[in-house]
Amino acid sequence: MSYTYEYPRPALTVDCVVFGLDDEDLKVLLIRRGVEPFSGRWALPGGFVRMEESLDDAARRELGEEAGVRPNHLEQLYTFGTPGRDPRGRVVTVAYFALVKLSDHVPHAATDARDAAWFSVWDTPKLAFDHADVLGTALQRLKGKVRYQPIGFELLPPKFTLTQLQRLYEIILERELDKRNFRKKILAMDLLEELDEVEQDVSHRAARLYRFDHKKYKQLEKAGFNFEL
Amino acid sequence: MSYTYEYPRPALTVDCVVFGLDDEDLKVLLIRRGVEPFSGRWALPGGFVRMEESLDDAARRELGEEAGVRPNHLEQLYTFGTPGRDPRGRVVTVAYFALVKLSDHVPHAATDARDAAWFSVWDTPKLAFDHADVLGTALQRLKGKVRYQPIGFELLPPKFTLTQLQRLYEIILERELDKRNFRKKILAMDLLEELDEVEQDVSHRAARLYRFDHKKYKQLEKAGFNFEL
DNA sequence: CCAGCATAGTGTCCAAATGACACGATGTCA
DNA sequence: TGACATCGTGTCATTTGGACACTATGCTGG
Repeated sequence: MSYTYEYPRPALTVDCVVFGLDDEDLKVLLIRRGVEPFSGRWALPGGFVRMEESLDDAARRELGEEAGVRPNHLEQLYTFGTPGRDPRGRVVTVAYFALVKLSDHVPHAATDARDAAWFSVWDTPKLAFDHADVLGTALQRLKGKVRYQPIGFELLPPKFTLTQLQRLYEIILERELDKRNFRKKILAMDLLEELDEVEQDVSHRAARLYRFDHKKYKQLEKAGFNFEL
Repeated sequence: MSYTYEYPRPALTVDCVVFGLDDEDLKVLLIRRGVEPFSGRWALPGGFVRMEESLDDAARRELGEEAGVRPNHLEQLYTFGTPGRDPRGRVVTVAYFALVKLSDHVPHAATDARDAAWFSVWDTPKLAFDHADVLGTALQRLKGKVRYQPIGFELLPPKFTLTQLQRLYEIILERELDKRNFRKKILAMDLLEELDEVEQDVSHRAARLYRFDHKKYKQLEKAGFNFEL
């Protein structure tokens, strides 16, 4: 089977930058390539867009197929199309940016015999194609966005402590925050539901657990409320 | 001549949302289509990406060819790829977002016999394809971005009055601003060069002219300064 | 030439938000 | 039961944001 067109067309792919959060740092999901070009190199999960699927669908499909991941949050990042970015010829890629709860993907068993692994975003191996640029762009976006939209919660388990939440922001923003001021501000938004539970299995005083109230956020958002850390 | 591939490929286009600023409102540049589909309808300027050019280059080329426009500011906006958005088949478009000084394009003579015209963004004719969505997305982006990056100046002539600048923000943000507070804030940034000139040909007291200091901004930006209105 | 006009340009005050800062409380473990 | 690790909490000083009104200037028309 082959397809013929009157004018040449670039190939179209999607690539996904999937972030997850560890106790200590921000991770990105990479796949080891099994074929040329860049065989053996680590790369972002991704693949060709099919004719009948939307770009978002393509990103979700590839994430499922290549890495067994279903992101909570998925958004389009940027489209990379410099000629020469793929040695096989003109390939334009629509990059996506996804957040997952790492706890949901701990086993991260390589789904179809492919190597998939989480790497610290500050210390990745050399990446295939222009994926280092893509990752850089995604990091910038995450840093910029996390302060104005409550997407950070997509990286935490449903129930979390305020200390965990603060650590999240410290890791992403790469600076320390004051504990009291942080709590004051985040609690003042009235978007966290205080639970009657505390964390388990810690060898010191256990912290209270909270849950992010998505419903309340949606309401407040409509009413003109702006999340801002 | 024809081109054959093993798998089907979407066609790839760029479309540009070009904004210009009038005394009274924000304008967008539209082109009247001369061919099917949507012949006779107004649409965003755009066209097919060539194999040897980058996406940015394609956007600039199309703007020059179709509308005789050279934007000061051009940035990628979003990629639209829902199947069915173009009746001819699968067409994915990388949308761009551009700002021009309307004064540079007053004659806006349709370049190659095509109709090109500026419309108020609040009152456009019915657009071809999903271009209304694209325009909406661009407007959102402009509104969001103008407060955090000094891109508004790209819409004004090189020398402008503070009142003009304030009007710009009022028009884009769709709300009134306090004159004294606005001036206090914008002057405090120390990014405007006060000129020894006043506006001409007004039938009342003439306002002082200012110029935006791009160099100083770049320096301050490196030093961690954040523009914020 | 002067009266009327349209817009320019300017400062204060109050309220709210920000940011620096330290210690007692609680639960675990040895 | 004492040492430890982390939890959880409030004040104050400073900065920032937003409301608010009048005089100055230059042109115009009678």
